[in-house]
Amino acid sequence: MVGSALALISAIRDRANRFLEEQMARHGLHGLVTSHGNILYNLFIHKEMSMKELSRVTGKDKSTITALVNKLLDLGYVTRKRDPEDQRSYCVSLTPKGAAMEKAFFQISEELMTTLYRGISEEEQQQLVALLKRIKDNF
Amino acid sequence: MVGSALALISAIRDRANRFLEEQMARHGLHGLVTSHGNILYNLFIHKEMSMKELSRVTGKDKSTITALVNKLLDLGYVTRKRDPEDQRSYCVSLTPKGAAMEKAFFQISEELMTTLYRGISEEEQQQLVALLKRIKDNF
DNA sequence: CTCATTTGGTTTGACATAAAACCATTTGGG
DNA sequence: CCCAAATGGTTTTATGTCAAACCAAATGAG
Repeated sequence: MVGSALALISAIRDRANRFLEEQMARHGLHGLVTSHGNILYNLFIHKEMSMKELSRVTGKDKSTITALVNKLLDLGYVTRKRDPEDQRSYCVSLTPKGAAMEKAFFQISEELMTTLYRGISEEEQQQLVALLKRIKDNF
Repeated sequence: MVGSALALISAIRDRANRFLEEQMARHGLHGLVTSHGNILYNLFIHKEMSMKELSRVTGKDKSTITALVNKLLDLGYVTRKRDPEDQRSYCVSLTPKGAAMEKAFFQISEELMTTLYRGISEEEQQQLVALLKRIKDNF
């Protein structure tokens, strides 16, 4: 139904997501999906974020972020405390257990990039990213 | 967390899916998502298919196909009958109501392609597809 | 011909996802 | 200062998704 580019894009995303889930399981992060990984990844970078900020950077609905963060809380990867300046808001941050995953995460990311770009030259990679950017901006 | 290519791929797919859902709603196909559209699209082409075949061509789990086809049944877009040669199996096909959507579907597909490829030359389109194919094969 | 195994599809349970409604808190116009 | 409107986050509901278990039918080895 859609152009072959979009079918390929869908297939790549599905396969990459499955790859990431398998890698996370292999590194001991059972039961996590890429959306959890996305949250953890952003917390590695920003240290602490509000639910609203997590919603914004991940592109997920705030109710979805509630469910995802609750699961990461249950599993002990994150903690949250009220923002002293705004009692409506939380600061979500990593626990020591969550922080300990950073190394594994960047290793997984590296493995993903290696797999993704196998046999693709640096120039072709840049071409691809440039084309995808332009396409993204078309919507 | 992931290479920018994969982040772009995820974003494009999300936006394209939303675009498709909005276009389907605009053409009177309320409540359908791209997975439904994928099934209908394949039925436009193949006229009738088994659940197993629909699972194979869409890449969705057979239990998911059961749920999606049931909804299309409820909405009156498809019908199904037992395969006389294999009582376990169904033939799923379009109703007149479903068949009437073909024109709208190809129009939507056209609009998607026009939007997707706006400002992208024919050569660049071919480059993109070739690169995406190679990447898909890496997983 | 018998029957263990496989197959096509459904059901069950779990989970991610989003939309809408809700609650408590914050904001800022009057 | 008051309070209507907006905001941050949760809850509820619905749905797509998958894995595992299940059932009925088909298959093919013995």
